Amino acid sequence: MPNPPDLKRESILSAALVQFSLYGFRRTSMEDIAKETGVSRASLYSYFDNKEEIFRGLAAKLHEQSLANAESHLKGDASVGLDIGSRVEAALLSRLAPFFEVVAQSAHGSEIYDENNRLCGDLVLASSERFIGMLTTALSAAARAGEIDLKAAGLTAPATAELIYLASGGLKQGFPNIAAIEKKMHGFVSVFFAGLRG
Amino acid sequence: MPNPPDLKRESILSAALVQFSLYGFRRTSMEDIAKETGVSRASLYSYFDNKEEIFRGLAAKLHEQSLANAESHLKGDASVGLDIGSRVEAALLSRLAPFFEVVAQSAHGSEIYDENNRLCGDLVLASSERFIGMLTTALSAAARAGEIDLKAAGLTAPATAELIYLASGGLKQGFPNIAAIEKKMHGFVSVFFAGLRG
DNA sequence: GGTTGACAATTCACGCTGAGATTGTCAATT
DNA sequence: AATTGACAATCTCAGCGTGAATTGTCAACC
Repeated sequence: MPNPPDLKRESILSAALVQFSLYGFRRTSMEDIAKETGVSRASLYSYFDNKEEIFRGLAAKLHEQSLANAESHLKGDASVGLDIGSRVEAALLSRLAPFFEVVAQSAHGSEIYDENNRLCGDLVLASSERFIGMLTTALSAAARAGEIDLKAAGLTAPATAELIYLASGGLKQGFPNIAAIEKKMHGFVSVFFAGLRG
Repeated sequence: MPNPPDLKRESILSAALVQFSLYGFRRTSMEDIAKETGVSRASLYSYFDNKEEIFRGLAAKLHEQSLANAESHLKGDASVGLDIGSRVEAALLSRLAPFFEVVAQSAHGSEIYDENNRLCGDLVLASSERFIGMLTTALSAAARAGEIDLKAAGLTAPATAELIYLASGGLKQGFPNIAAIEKKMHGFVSVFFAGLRG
């Protein structure tokens, strides 16, 4: 294993992101990734078993980033005063960000989307569950603080979190641009959390 | 053209629905549809130009039915006393009904879903727009009646209608059973319309 | 008129082929 | 130890033919 291994891995993943976005998964060869990285194709195999593992590594990285961003938004790091609705809105947009940067942007969006389900179904599921878990925690805290009233709506925190997650996912129908999504997301979150205030 | 043409067309469409659900679009032959209908294959061509037109005819029929149901729910025919939220909830479920009966039920759901987009993209779009239009009308009336307050949420009736339509579409993620959807739909609509009451 | 059997044309699934690209793994190099 | 060029194995894909299934359109028949 190279030293420092993490930096090399990162540069490979960055290069892979560029190439996958340009050509999709199938039409990107290890040669392409190597060239973009600036190393020989052979040395890629010192860091990843094969192309699928590079793809999974990239997906994992993007999931980690978006989850970390979502968590910091939900916890309201260094920004007291944001209500639960605004924090959830920011977290939902963080979660959608990779989707737009990779899928909606690329000319090979649907192929990447399919490959992602095939190769990373487990990662997507785990990431979704963690995200819903974070939402659940934030909603519970807000309920405890009296910011929202879940009982009045006849809902539990996990059920509400799942509801928000699923409904917000519907807003990206038709691959519109990011600005349109942000507007819809804002409207949705505003009304939904108004409804959670009894 | 046969007489009465409508009944024959209807029986062909019913037979096609059975066969498409069982075998998908590609693996269903005109012979299969003819046998299920109880006529010869040749006579199908007296009513439809080809298999694609049968599929489109079936899609159009299902769209018409679900739109008619949705409209009667939204208008609250012969059932005074239902609030706007309950009526919208029923309308949304009407719209999802064909999806569950045809796509989620069938073993060939994803193939049918793809063919539907390929052959009936225009029908789906037109139907969606009509549905959103109906929602818009109902929301406007409710706002005029003072049942909801769109201005307080900073939204217009069309924007709110689109929001409800898109968000509710997200709830069917993962092809769950109809009961789970109904429960989620109820929670979503309850909270959302609570939020629209200022 | 509505319906049907039968016909010709078309499409489809399949196996096979070979040429070229791509992959994964070395031993050799720095 | 990290990197690389080179090698054999593998995969991809377009092309081809074949036969069976399917389609669309008749003229003939209720």
